[in-house]
Amino acid sequence: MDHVDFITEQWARERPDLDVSAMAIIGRVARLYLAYQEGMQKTFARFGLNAAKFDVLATLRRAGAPYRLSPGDLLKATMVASGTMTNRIARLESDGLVLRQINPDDSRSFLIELSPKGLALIDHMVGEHVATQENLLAAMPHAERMAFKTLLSRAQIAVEQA
Amino acid sequence: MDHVDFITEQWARERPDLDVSAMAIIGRVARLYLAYQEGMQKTFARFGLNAAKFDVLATLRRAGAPYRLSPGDLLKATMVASGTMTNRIARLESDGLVLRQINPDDSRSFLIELSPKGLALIDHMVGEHVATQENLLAAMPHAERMAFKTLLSRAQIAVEQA
DNA sequence: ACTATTTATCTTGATATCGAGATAAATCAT
DNA sequence: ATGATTTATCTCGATATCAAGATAAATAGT
Repeated sequence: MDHVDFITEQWARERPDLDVSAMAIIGRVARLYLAYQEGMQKTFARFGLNAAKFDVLATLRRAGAPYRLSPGDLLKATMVASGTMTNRIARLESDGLVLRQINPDDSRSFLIELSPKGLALIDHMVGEHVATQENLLAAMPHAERMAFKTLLSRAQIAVEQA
Repeated sequence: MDHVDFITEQWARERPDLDVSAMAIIGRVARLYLAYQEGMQKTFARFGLNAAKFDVLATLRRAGAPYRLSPGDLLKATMVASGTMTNRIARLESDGLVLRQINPDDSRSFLIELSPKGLALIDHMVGEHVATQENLLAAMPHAERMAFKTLLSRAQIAVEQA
């Protein structure tokens, strides 16, 4: 009897006409997501960052040397509004974690590059981050993880067909 | 080869020392959560609400007649900061969807109650909402849904042990 | 070349959130 | 009773986000 069971039972009592079986799944995805976020957030905070800043630094790092992407590339990778990215880059720049350069090939555009400090930080943090993630799943047996991953992929395909 | 595969492959290339198998699961939970949010948001918008307001109205409705809870009760149910709830209630009140009464038993506290308009709205909306949720899962066979729900519960138990 | 369109980014204003501290009532301990 | 503590909610300032519109450069069409 977890929190989602509690909610679906309330609905079953108040609105027995409704089928809340889909809610039982979507609600659990939501709770799980929030629990993961909360767990991961502690790692970010330990290094003075948050999920938003980590996301940008990690995207630059993953892109490979020279760790340099345009704001537009970062936008596509992170799925936020353009003004949000402007703001994130500005703050990372003032933290000294990224450098902003003019793109010599297109002067509408910029290139955002990890600073040496930003590269060192993200390279250290990502190790801690994956350790935190592993810890959040540690109590789940390997076989269950594989099955879970498969069903998550199927659910994603299903939602994209909706 | 979905988006999470793309990210984990980038990490495998750049940081082959890292084990990103947990990331492959947590990343998929995050993507799925965002897809569900996006799908459900359309239903809320159709009725002039957002997820935050819907959440408060639904909590009051689920509580059963007389659809009346204190801000503190709503806080516990929705897991937001206290100032956030103050703000949500104020806006729902100015929308005419809830009424704020003084609690006769404890004058530190208030009772927030669905207005007739708020009750009618949430009672109609929740039907649409569960239909939307069903639609987001429609392409997933019933047997897979059951297995998925079980694994979501196990993952939740695992994260709570971390 | 010149104009129109497209592309890339930034600016601005509105909104939602959080966290810390303020306020005020209820409860507890003596 | 009375002072101290706890409980319930609100206020306020900081931050992050989005959406729409502005700006400016690149590209396409004639």
